[in-house]
Amino acid sequence: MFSKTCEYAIRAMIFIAQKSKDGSKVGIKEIAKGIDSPEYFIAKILQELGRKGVVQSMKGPTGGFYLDNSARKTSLATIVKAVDGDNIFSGCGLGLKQCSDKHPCPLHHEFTKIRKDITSMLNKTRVGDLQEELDQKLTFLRRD
Amino acid sequence: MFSKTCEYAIRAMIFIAQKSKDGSKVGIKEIAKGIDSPEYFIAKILQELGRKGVVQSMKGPTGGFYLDNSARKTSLATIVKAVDGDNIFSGCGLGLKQCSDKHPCPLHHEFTKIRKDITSMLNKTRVGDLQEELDQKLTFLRRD
DNA sequence: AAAATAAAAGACAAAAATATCTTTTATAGA
DNA sequence: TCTATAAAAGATATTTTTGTCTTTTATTTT
Repeated sequence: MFSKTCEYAIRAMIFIAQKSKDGSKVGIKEIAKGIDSPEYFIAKILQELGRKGVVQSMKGPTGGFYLDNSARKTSLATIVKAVDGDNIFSGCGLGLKQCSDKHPCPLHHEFTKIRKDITSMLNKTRVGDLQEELDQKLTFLRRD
Repeated sequence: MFSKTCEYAIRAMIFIAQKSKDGSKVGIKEIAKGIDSPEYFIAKILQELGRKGVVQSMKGPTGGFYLDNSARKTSLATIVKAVDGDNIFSGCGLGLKQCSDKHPCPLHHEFTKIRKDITSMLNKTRVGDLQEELDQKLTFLRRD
């Protein structure tokens, strides 16, 4: 469904939301451990998300990653688009370049419904909400 | 959603269903052209599907690929499983190894519904049905 | 039986995704 | 102002996916 990069990105965003909710910042090592991802790899991903303004960061001592109030309202759709592009939102399920309502691939109609559900789910799910459920231990980002 | 390999596989299966409905067989070159895929690549994929009994083939002159009556009833789920495995049916949306109803990832509940829809769609959609729509020019496998 | 045909099998190549390491830049605190 | 810290940037490495080519095997036709 999502690329590995995108999976890490979403997990990291939720983790950062949790760790920075009191105004503090969280370092890349703690993030990598917290979401069980390769350290250097998630660093690259967050760098890119930082450039796009999806996550905030500060260099230097006491620096790290955090989410401001606006970033907490980021939808999953925004993250997915930033990382994987919008193939999942609009690409053809069978990989055809030419596929549309007017010129549908054999799976077009079946996919339209599913894609609509996915899009709506990603649009309405926000990082802050997922973080709250995580806080309440209703959901988990790792084994322990 | 699917790997490129899987997209080609589904497209090829529908194409073969169409071209072999009168009992004839279709060669790999015609398939590759018909679904706009790399010839040697789709050959490999069909080889594998052949081994698994999803598609039928014959070597030698007048040989080629075809679908018997039972193969026409193959669901997309069968093809997807044969090619991509069952990650799409059961894997965690965020890539966690440990993710279940009891120990859900932050997206688990949202994904459960979507995955259910995808699974049911893939299970009930059969190659033969898609081929009929293609025959009626209600859907297309290529531009022209 | 020999020749021609077409898929199967095996080896190889290129591209993309994933992962790692090193150097540079910004910031805080001594 | 100097040092330590942590992210940014850039370069490199590995793995997986995708794509290609060559040789072998099975089958039909002559």
